[in-house]
Amino acid sequence: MKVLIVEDDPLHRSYLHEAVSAALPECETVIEAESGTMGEKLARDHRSAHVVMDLQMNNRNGIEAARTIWKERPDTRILFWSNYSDEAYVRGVSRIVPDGAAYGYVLKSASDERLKLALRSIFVEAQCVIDREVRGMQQKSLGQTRGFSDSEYEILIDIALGLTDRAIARRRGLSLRSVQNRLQQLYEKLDVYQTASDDHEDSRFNLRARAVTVAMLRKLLNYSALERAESELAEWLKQV
Amino acid sequence: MKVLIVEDDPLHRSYLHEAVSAALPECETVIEAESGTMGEKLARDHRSAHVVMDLQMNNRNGIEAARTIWKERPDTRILFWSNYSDEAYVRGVSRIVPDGAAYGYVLKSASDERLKLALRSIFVEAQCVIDREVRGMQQKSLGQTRGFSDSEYEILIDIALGLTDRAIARRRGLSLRSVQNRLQQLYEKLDVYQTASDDHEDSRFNLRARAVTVAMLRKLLNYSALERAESELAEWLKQV
DNA sequence: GTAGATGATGCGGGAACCTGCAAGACGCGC
DNA sequence: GCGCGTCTTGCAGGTTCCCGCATCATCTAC
Repeated sequence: MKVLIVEDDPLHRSYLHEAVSAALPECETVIEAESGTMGEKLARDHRSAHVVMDLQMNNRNGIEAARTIWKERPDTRILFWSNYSDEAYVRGVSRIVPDGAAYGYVLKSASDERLKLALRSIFVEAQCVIDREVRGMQQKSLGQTRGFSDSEYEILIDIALGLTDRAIARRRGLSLRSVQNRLQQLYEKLDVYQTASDDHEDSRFNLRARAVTVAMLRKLLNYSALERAESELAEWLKQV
Repeated sequence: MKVLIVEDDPLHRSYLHEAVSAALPECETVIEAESGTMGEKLARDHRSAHVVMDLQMNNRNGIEAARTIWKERPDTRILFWSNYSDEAYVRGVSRIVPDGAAYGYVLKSASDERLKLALRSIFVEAQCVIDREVRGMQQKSLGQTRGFSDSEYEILIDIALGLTDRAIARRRGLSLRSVQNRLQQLYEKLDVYQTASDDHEDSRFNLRARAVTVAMLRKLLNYSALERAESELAEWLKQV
């Protein structure tokens, strides 16, 4: 077995290296990449079937790297190892995992044992292993009660990018009023009205900008999600 | 000498511990805190004069922790050790450092030597040590050519928080038109107009929201800056 | 002192945003 | 079919935002 490690922090990289060696005696070679782009290249060159991937990296985001790797070989097994369980990351990962692929999501705060167990489960048994905390996030996100539907998330991203109502309408193939409807839903769910209609009605928020910030603070959005959305937007702008 | 380490990642914490022991033989005790709040408490209890502080932490941000530590004892020497040289962090740090205090800012990507040298310079010689890259950021920020003045930064934060023009005017003691003037300056500097007035004038951006996102992508703003701004806002809202 | 630069303020208008009301469209269960 | 809920769309209105034009105060340089 050959394992590819993609992680830009040298400390964490060597820690992972040791963990992999310890957990997988059948693994002969461990390759290391220190950025997302490097990871893609090495995965291609070595036809890696087993990857451990950091999510937050400077050069190229782990989600991006995973996406191109999976596009080339969808049966690659990838273990995501991340500091955070932000909804933005969790959602980003589950958007790109191919049908039937084995993958895992383990937090860096997890114990040695948990990490090693996850390594064996995914790489040897081809089982999916999702950290409990992350799992909870998924439930909340996919469940309809307090979570966000895809359409709501979509429009959240659109206003975060700074698009006009009209631009959103064209991009998503909706009428202007529908866009505004979804915005109202979003405002409702994000609870942006709280301090808005106070005693005197002047201490008000700009709902659109406020929604983005609240989403940020609640970790529905984060930097890397913005980055991805921005590049998708640029692509779309080119087409039109 | 006694050194307090505030860092939430166990790997980095133990690495720091070793580096401190190696660089400072005169240091008898090393204390570790795994969160900002914990760091504040330990600094208070032990009257720490020498602190190594991570900036990005889950529980309580390094800047917040440093602020309360410096408020209680302004002659504390703090070495910030961070992954990033985001303008948001650099600006955040230089806003809170007391007059004449010795502090340092070293990136985690720096070499062992650099870190140890910085430790000696700050804790023994009471010199300020700022990483070159960070320094460059400071220059760009304080210099007026491409950088942002304080007033522009202020208004950037205000719209990021989602305040109305009117609310900003009251908060900053300005007229409505002045606020809008500054907004125009900001839009100019952030170059938000680029794709705005394209061929047909409908593929447009909402300048206000777009400005925030562009600032995010350029790392003028980041999560922790938002967090701080949000709590300051909450305080201000209580007063009024 | 005069001229020029910078910044704060007021006014007005056009565009974008937010929302209440109401009419269709679609699917689902009975 | 019929009723119900959800989603979409249009219209109208009030509010907020964006900005050009103009005035005034302050400060600097010559």
